Amino acid sequence: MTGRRDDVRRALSTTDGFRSAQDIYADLRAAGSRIGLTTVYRALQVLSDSGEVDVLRTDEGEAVYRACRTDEHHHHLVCRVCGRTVEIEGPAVEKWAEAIGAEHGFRDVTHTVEVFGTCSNH
Amino acid sequence: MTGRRDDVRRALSTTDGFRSAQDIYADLRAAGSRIGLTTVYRALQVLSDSGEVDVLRTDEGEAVYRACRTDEHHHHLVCRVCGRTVEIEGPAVEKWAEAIGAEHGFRDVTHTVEVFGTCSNH
DNA sequence: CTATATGCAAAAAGTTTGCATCTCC
DNA sequence: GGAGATGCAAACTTTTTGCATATAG
Repeated sequence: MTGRRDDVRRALSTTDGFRSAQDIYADLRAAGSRIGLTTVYRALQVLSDSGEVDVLRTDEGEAVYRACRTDEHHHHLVCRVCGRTVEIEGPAVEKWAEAIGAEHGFRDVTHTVEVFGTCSNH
Repeated sequence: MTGRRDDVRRALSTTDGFRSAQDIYADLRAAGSRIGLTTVYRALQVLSDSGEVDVLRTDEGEAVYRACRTDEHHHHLVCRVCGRTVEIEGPAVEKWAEAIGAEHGFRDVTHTVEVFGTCSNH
């Protein structure tokens, strides 16, 4: 029965970009699944808690999810047209954030970085 | 009557951190204003369109606003305890984002960067 | 049989819209 | 009087919760 979790995981894996819970729900239903929207949300919550998927917020406030290839801390370069995503690393940014924080007397510094652009297919 | 817009601007200016529309509404009402929540939202929309205030989303999906001192592109270092905010610049990050985008064939690259930490008062 | 997972419907929370009223010119 | 601003209530969207049912072990 926990196959539902796998359904969600699979739906996420089949695409390259970030998808919203509603997108995933629509896809699964379109594919014939009888899954409920609630279950999609619950699965996404579990998956993101366990670090299996990454979550971020669109400017419209919608949460979007993506299956990540690595557990490491990393950032994303997202195509604003098709949602295609490239996982990127930026040692320079990590250091910069740390330094900026320290400079202003902040401790336990964390950061969020997202890069958007229009990819070569558009 | 457009004094309402100024009320909102003023409510934003009196604090150092990011505030939500609901916070601002509560503050103004507490201060005796008869302003409506709708008007707060409308004022914030106008102010952010004109670039007078900065908007970002919390992890919970709530929009938070802040009066910025400069029109220039910049980022924020936010205290996760008290909300105190420092405007920061990072030429290194700007260049890095551009370079990363170009490297993967992305055009019109933009980015969002937010740094969080615990400030020296905590 | 018992604990967990699921789905539906309803509830929350944040934001936007419809619309009648009010204000300034 | 007319254009734009305002406030209330209702609509909308996304996400969460309550609850009864179904499933696995």
